[in-house]
Amino acid sequence: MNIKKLAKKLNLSITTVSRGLGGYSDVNENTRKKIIKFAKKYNYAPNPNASNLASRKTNTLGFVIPLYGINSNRLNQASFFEFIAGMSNKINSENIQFIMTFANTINEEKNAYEKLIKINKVDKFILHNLKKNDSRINYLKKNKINFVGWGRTQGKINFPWVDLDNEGSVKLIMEYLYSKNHKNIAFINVEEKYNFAYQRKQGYVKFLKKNNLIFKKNLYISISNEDPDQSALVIEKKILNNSKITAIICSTEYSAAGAIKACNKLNKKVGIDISLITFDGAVVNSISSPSLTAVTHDRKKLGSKAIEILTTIKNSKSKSYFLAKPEIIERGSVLTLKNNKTVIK
Amino acid sequence: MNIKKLAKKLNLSITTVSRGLGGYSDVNENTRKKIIKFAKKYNYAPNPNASNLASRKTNTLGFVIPLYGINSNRLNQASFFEFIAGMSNKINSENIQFIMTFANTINEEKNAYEKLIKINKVDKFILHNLKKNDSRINYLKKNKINFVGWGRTQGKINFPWVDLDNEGSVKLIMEYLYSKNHKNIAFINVEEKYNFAYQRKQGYVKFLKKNNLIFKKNLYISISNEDPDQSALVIEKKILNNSKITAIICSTEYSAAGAIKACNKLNKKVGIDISLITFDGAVVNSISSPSLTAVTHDRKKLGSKAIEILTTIKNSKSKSYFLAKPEIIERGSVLTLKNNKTVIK
DNA sequence: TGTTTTTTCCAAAACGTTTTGGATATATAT
DNA sequence: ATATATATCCAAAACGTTTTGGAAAAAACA
Repeated sequence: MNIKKLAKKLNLSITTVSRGLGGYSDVNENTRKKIIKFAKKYNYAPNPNASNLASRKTNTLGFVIPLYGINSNRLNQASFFEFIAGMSNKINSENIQFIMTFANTINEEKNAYEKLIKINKVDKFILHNLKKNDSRINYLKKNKINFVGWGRTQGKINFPWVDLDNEGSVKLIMEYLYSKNHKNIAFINVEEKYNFAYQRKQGYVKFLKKNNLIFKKNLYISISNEDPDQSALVIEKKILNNSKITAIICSTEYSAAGAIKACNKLNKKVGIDISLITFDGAVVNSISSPSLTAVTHDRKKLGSKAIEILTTIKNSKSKSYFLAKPEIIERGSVLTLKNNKTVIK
Repeated sequence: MNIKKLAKKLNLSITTVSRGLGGYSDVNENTRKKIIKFAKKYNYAPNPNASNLASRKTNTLGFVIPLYGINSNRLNQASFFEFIAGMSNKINSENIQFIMTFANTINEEKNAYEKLIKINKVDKFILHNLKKNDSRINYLKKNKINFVGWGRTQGKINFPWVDLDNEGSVKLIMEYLYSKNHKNIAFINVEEKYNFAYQRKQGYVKFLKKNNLIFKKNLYISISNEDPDQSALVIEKKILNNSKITAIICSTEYSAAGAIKACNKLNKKVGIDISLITFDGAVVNSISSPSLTAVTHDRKKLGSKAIEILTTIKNSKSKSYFLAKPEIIERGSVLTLKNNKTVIK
């Protein structure tokens, strides 16, 4: 089935069918309805090659996946996979072509974008690994290439994006822990040069401020090393030596693994002597006991929303965004304390 | 730059340039060389949309990713990711279009193939999750659709494939463990309906036979559940209760995770009280302590080889295949035993 | 009423290739 | 020398769309 045959069946010209399907205003609403009805009936979908050729567009989405720095760890690969799985359905149904590239260094990453644009292969991007101030934003805008960020830059955000609710997550965790009567809560974050880490710290700080609590320096650490053993060492020395601390928030799975290790070493039972809550945690959970209470986001939805936004900004230049809703999955690693002296207003 | 401009620069017709680049015999060898030289010089690559349109091919690769059964576990996602990463470069350089679909049930999987073929979207596939006897093989052959299997069927293999060396891996592991003086080695496999699991069992059985050792039923179990907790339970009851066992081979990361959990519960130290060697394990490994000794294959290479084969069978109908080489990565989970009574011939 | 605007449709050109069916020149066979 | 085969090239058609630039009919306006 092609547009010619469909037009014949409808007793209309090829032009009208094309424009009807394209949503142009120069075709009568009833005609359009009939066209759509017939298209469905005869299972017609425009041939993407012909369509792209004629419209001088590539209609190809580029996705450059960073495999350096914080994304070099295999733990992160599953989260990319989830995101891609989320995108896929929409990509297919929208007839979008898809190109993936992998970058092992920041330079490779930069080159990948430039090349794909230069040879006119790609006319839309999903951006990942956003820096606080990301040069790609202006570069793509200048080249008039649509994009959606998976993540945000810092400050005023004037581009479409989807993101985890990093700030909200920590707020949610803090409320949750306070509701369980924890007061001295340590937060093990990663370097704040990653915007998501910065946002998570904001959630922590703002929660304290809002509730007239003070930010204690010795309760917050930022770990740059992805090795659980190294993390364990730091956590042992800087956190677990403080007997006042009753709960720990881990920003990544490997720091959670490190925390478990450190607890084991000091013979502190997770979920009894010390409470632990982690971001994500699907992998740690497979080997840890008790299973860890965790805050998670629906990453598949994040992916599908990204494509949804990407296809709608084609028409309206709206500043769309989507903030995923954090959810706490209760498992066995957070204890409810009994004696409650501090009351949160 | 397009073919018209290039032809003008070469003082040749569009036809000749196209056929020259296409490798047809009706263009003089010197002319062809010149064409290729100019194409490179002017950075010419055929517009894939125009090319596909004219040649009535979609040139699109379908990859249906199963997310049910053994593939539903998050631990497996990283291995898909690696494979895809391996494919990507070649896919891009060969100007192949790429469609991914995800299937949550075996029915969804079947439908995905049929639909992609029916609507003429895809003209080549990478097949995964091969059964001992896989109906997709004949279906695709009948529809004259090129494909390469990631995995094999059982028995005579008359289609192109890439695969892990499952049998060889277990042989390698057994030799390794015996060289460390382990004699009572348990093997935790998955259901043999998956051909890779069957092959792994073959490796185990053949090694024993070759060395005149007997296959002990209580040393071999096959776990159907992908949940580490369930695995842990089975391993605790059926393996760890047997004090003769000094080493465990895990066919998957989640059974390795289960084994770790079970060991923790019984207070057996991995790498000291019990040795553990797993397939892959990179994900679990990044958070486990001690790190797990593992047998691995280069999955990126597997992916790139798959595409390489797929593009060469286009021309020659050769029965190509690629068997990845297994490698043992020594980490901290296998102990060398001292007293050695049995000698392997 | 006649004129202008709006609505609704369409023919034809264009997109950049591949492929078909020769044409021409050269080499080979008779 | 003539007929046939081979090597090398090319013009034109085709692929299935989108878009341009109207045309015709209907509606609105004067």
